[in-house]
Parts: sequence; structure tokens; C-alpha cells
Amino acid sequence: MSRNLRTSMRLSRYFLPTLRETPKEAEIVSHRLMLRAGLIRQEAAGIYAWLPLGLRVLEKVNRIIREEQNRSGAIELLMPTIQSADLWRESGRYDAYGKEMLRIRDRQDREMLYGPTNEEMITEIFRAYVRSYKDLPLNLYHIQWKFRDEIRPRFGTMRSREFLMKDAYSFDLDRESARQSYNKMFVAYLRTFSRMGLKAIPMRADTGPIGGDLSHEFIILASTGESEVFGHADYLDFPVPSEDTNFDDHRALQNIVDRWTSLYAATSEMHDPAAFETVPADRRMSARGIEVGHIFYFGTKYSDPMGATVTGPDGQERPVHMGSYGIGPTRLVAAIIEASHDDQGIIWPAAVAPFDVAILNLKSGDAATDAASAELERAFAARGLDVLYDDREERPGAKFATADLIGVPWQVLVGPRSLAEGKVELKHRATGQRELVSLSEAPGRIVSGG
RNA sequence: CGGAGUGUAGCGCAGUCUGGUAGCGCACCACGUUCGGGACGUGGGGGUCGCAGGUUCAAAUCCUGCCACUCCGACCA
Repeated sequence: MSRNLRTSMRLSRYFLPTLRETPKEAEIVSHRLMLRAGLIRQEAAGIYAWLPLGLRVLEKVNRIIREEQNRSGAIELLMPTIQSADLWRESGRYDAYGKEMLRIRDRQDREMLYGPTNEEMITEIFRAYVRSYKDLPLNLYHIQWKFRDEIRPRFGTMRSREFLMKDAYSFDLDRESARQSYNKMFVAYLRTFSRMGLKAIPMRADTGPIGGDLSHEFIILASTGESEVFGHADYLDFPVPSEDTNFDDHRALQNIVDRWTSLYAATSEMHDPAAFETVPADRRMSARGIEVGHIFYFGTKYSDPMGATVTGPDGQERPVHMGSYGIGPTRLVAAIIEASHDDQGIIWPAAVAPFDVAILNLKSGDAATDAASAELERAFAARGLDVLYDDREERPGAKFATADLIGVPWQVLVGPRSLAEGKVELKHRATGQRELVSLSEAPGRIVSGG
């Protein structure tokens, strides 16, 4: 699945349907901007098509997720969207799940469903092949479309009915080793969100009937977030585990997890006002947040009823201890926009930007700007950058507006005025800073985000 | 699912109360003038008025039923 995304694209030949006006149904800023910037199109309530620009962002988000999952030792596979009802009867969830599950029948009148999650199926796969503790630990993940028939989908892809989910499932011999698997995902998540330019804070989540401390929601702060969160502001400055983190060093991982769970942080459901009071007043942070990930140890909840057992070193057969670890890429794209935008449009963090740089030919048809733009396009591409070249027959203002709206990190303005002196203007979208540089100097100044 | 509301051109809307051959802005096409922050002029194209049925000489407009979508509440990556 390592698709090469490197692209040089001319806007006149691209499919980028931007909107000047905001469709009325869009309430929150990310939804508005995703529609206006031509990222998505709604096809039904809570169901969206991903247009070319949106797909590029989604693929970059997925790529980061994959890299960090793989780094932590998780292994990718791909399970189907459609599942058999029989499988869900084994765990008892076919009746328990309720109307959120989309139930369908095939032509033989067999009961099927569009998967809202995959615990049953992964457990079925595991039990079919794994017999011995020697094959543990194991963590299998996939990135696949899910469907949950939400009563009220809203906020665009933030809470849609059809959504993409990365779900990983860990298998261990006992609770202690399951904790190690849990810690790996915990650290992988810290790295994943950080690489996307987000400050994600792990917050203790409800573990339900299982109990224990092995459930965390990863929350990013955004004023439009759905849930109220409380925490210690120091989390915002905590160092994220580095790329060379050794995922086999259990002690080191546990230290990282301990550190990242040492201070107060809770969503409103888990909020303890008394504990919050112990946080120094000037470090007390009360904000709104968006849940972008959830990790969860659930023991033998599925392995027990479904008979997913392994033989331990003592010759005894026992159900495996499992955990599941979710990230919602389609929600993440919206969450990133919530956290990074201004009045003009989206401001993509470099690592997930659909293009690294946009060339704005301010006078298409002019021999000098045409030649300079084409030269820059080649130079950027040669450096491995994703480049979008706005060669349309449009006035400069329209090109500025489009570039700001779609939020590409760097804009290179190629106009007759500065070109007369052999220069082009470099504009950094996030800061708005501009700088005149020579034509030959420009390519070296742009840094790829990933 | 309960409550509220909206469906008229790609987008945003008027027209519905009081029935009489469907309109505005943006977008789109042509030509001209423009050209460093979403230009201006002239001309043009585009609509099963959500769907079905009914009333009427005549329905976007009145009546009945249905559908879709949005917003407020309980769930979730």
C-alpha cells in the first residue's frame, strides 16, 4: 500500500471544485472549509465522497498512521466491510449492538451487516491460525471503512455514518504482556498525532465492566470540540517520543506512559473536580476537545466466548488477552482543520498538506512568467516536492484566494513586477510572511512536510 | 427516535400568504476592456420548482401522502 503520491499538477487540468459561498448546511468551520476547498462532497446524510484534494490529505494522514503502526510492530492486513451476522452472534453483540448497526440481507436472505468495528472478525482470524504462546505478542491492524448508523450525523466528516478507521487489535498471553502491547500503541499514538502537527493529550477513559486503567482517549484541543476537557497545561509542552524509540524496551515505554499519565487530564465524563483542584491554578486548563483516538484493553471479552485460545508455556490452554486501538482518519482531517485555519481558509500542517508548494503564475500567458513558473515546477518536482501549479487564466486575486483557501504551506508568486528583477515572492501560508528570492534560490527554500 | 425547520439553475436566495407562461446575485459560455488580493461591460446558456396523487380553465403557489436534507436532545473513531 505504498502509493507514490509525489505529484506535479497543473490546476487548469486538475479537478478542484472550490466554492466561493458556503453551503448552508455546514455549521462548523472544518465542514465549511472542506466543502469550499473541494475536499469532500456529501452524497447522503453522513456519507461523503472524497474529492481529489481531500483524498490526497486523507492518504497522507493514512501514511503517517501506517508508518507509526508499523514502527511499533503492528502488522497490516485488510478485513472486509461486510460481515456475517453469525460471527456477531458468537460474541452476543448481534443483538446487543442496536440500531447503530446497519443490517442487510443478501439474495439468499442471509443476514449480513456493514461492519461498525472488527473485534469479532479479527478474533475469528486469530483463532483459526494461532495456537501457541510462542506466536505472541501479535498486533494486527487495518484501515477500513466502517458504518455506524448514527441517529444524527453532523459536522461533516467529524461525525459521519460512513467513516474510515484504523483499528488495531493486540493479542497477548496475559494481562501483564497486554499492558506492554497497550503501551506500544500509546507511544505510537503520541508520535502519530504529533507528526500531523497536533497536540494530543491522552485522557483516562471509562473502561466499563472490565475496569482497570488501560483505556485512554487521545484528545486534541479545539474551540469547536464536542467534549469538554480538563487538564494540566504542562501536557502541551511534553516531549513526544522520538523516532528511534525502542518499542521492545518495555521499561522505557512504561516510563513514557507513566510520564504522559502523571498529570491530571479528563473528559467531562471522567472529570473529578476535587482532583482538578490540586492542579496549580495557573496550570489549570479547561477547554474543548476532539477525540481522535481511543485505545482500550478488554481482556478476554471476545476471546472467551469465541474460543480464541493459545497454549501457554505450562501446557495450559487459555483465552488470549486482547486490546483494540482506533484512530479515525476521516475525522482527523476535519480535526486538523479545526485546529489549523484562519479567515482565509485552511492552513495545513506540512506533513498532511495535499501539496507542499503552490506556484501562482500571476499573469498566465505572459512569456516571462510562464517560463519562470514552468522552470520552478520542474525544479520543485526534481526535489521531490508535491507541487500544484496555478496556470489558470485568472486574475491574481482569484489565485491568491484559492491558494489561501486550500491551505498549501508555501506559495510562490511569479509576477511580472518582481520577475523583472529576476525574483519571485515566497509566501508562507501559516505565518503570512513573504520574502523576495531569486528564481534559482526558490527551490532550495521549500521544505517538504513528509 | 422526540422536537423544530428547509426543499425553486452548480452555490446563496426571492417568488408561495392573495393560483395566471419562473426570477435575482455569484458561478458558467462568447466577445471586448482589464490584470499583485475573488474585475467591468455587452450578449448568452442552464430549472422534472424534492416525488406522487388530487382540486382547478390554470398549481412553485391550494389539499393529501411520501421522500430527502438541516438544526436542538440521548450514542460514537
